[in-house]
Amino acid sequence: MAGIIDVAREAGVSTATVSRALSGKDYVSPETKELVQEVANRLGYVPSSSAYTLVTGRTRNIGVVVPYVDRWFFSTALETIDRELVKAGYDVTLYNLSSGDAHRESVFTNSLPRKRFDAVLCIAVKMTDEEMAALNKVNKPIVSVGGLLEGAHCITINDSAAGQLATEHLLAMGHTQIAMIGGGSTDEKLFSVFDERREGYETALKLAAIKPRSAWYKQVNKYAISEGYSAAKQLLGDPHNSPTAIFASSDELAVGAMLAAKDLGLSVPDDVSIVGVDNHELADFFGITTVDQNVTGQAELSVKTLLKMLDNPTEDAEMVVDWPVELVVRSSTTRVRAKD
Amino acid sequence: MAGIIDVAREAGVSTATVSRALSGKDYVSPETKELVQEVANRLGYVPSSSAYTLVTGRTRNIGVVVPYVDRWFFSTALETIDRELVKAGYDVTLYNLSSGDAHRESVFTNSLPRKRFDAVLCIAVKMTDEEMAALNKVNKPIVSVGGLLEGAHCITINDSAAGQLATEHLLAMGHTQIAMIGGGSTDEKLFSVFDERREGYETALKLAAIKPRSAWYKQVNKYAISEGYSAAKQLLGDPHNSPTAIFASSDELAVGAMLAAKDLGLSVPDDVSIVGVDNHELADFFGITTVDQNVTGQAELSVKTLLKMLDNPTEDAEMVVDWPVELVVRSSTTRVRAKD
DNA sequence: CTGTTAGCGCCTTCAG
DNA sequence: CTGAAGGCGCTAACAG
Repeated sequence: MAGIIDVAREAGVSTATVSRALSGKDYVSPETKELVQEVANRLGYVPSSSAYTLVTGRTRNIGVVVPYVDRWFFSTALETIDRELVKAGYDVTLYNLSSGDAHRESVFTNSLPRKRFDAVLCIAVKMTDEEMAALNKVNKPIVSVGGLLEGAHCITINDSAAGQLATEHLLAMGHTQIAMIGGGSTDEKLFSVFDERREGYETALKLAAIKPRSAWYKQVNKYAISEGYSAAKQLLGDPHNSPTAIFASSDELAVGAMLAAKDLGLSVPDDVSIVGVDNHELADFFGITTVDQNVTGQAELSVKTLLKMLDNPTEDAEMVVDWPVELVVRSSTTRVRAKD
Repeated sequence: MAGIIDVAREAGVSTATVSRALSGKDYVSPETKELVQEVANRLGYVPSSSAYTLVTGRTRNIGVVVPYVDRWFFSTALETIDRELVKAGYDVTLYNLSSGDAHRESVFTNSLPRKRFDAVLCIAVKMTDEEMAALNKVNKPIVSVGGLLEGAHCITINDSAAGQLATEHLLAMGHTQIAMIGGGSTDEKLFSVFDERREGYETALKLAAIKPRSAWYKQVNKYAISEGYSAAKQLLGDPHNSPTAIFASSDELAVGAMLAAKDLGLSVPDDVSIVGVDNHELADFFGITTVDQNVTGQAELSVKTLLKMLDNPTEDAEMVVDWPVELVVRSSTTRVRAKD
């Protein structure tokens, strides 16, 4: 556990010189610089981050807040966020809100304000006003990806537009009997992307002069294949009113829908067209047409934004980035077949 | 940003008293204690963790090292590890090794030793001897889950036994023509669980006096449905030597195999039995017989172990926990059908 | 270009 | 039961 004093003594210089030589922030003669580096290296000197933080106020640490880590959107985003931040020399402290309300509160009142980080990055966490206030009190940059957060820089897709795009694709293929699989917004931790995607779906229908049928909206509890499967079975098994197309508000739901169709002996896309949202790995495998939201790209941008704010604390424009979505057409959608 | 001095002044006591009143570690009269707490509360005082760390040496922070976060095993483990650690009052700093070798090295030489954590928890990371040495030098507790790490407390399943169990189930159902889908250990970051599961598979076959055929071992690059799919197609499409059962070394591979069988018009389990490993959510949905490794349970135990070491730094028994696996029989396996 | 000095905010003996 | 004082390891002026 060699400290800066050991290095200084061993190199025959002062601690200040060691500090300068190692940080490179000030002029030191090339020879002493090299000498100091050699000695520090030999002694295995690693500066104490707490001492550094105490005196500079900087932590080289970013707090990342997530509602869950074991779900697709979050683990995907976290993967690239952590990687990019590590590349930039920052550590990442992970605050997982899934431990329940009591601990959630303690995260906001204790852990977060402990001056343990230089900035906060939220992955689709919906926060109460008090929580935002607690965060703002520490006066550090806040960036949100996957959801709008008042007072923060945000990167997010327009979920309504995504829903509309998916539905319009189906309409353009001649479909008029289009069902949707989405969900209710029961989870308070999350943004109501389900609702917004549904809004887009209904907008598209209305623009095509089609009245949305409430029976064709199937509500599920989570983004899981199993949920999509049972919802689609309901929809497609109906003897009188089965749709010719399904808009699933996530690719995992779409996969479930596709499996349900197959199990019913229906062919995708000939008997039923299916479109999802996300561009999940599975959508590629199953050939599902989807609305790509490029989570990795969003995550990268969120880190870039954060780093820029850290370098330029002055300009704090209230920036909201509307990340573009893109339709990826694969083999799960086709023109509606001619009537029998 | 109220500091301890503000609280002291406002309460009319010394900073030492504030410290004692708030930490509860020393005797303070009930009245002053209450007064101090009230004042601290009112002023929104939160102790600076860097100052605390500097003087005590404790960080209340655990370093968690992972090779990836967006893969099933890791995100599942991380989910519960983070949750449990947060519950216990610790922060979690995430070190993702997927950023490439250069950054990997910097993690071990810079980030980790910075006295930034009280202990390290590794999720199935395979480390070089130098890396372990670097970690051990800081002399903090190290726990590993999902892999054996010399010098660390480990929680892991016996992968060989898991492979053997799966294969024996198939053998007990009368199968003799059993193929396996696994992989090569190309990924240096990971433990070679593939190899060990294969070992168990071959052991089981040998015990049943069956000679493993090399053509029946299909190698894949990763635990993905798509990989399992193409491997199984190869196996089952063979006109001369198709197996009656497949042991897939992960549930995701098993799902792929099941879909491949269906696409070939084969019925599972009547034409081919399939067994996986993990007890992944999808295995339940697809009715796949599997070897449950209970990742959540392993993760919980790893945290419990870590916390115990933190409380009792003295007893450092070299403990390796062999986490038990369990066969979960579902509908993807059955007795081999009578010969035509 | 380099050394000296004064804290960063807190905990912890040591006296009272 | 409480206050005063020292120091954790480092950086940032300020002199030289």
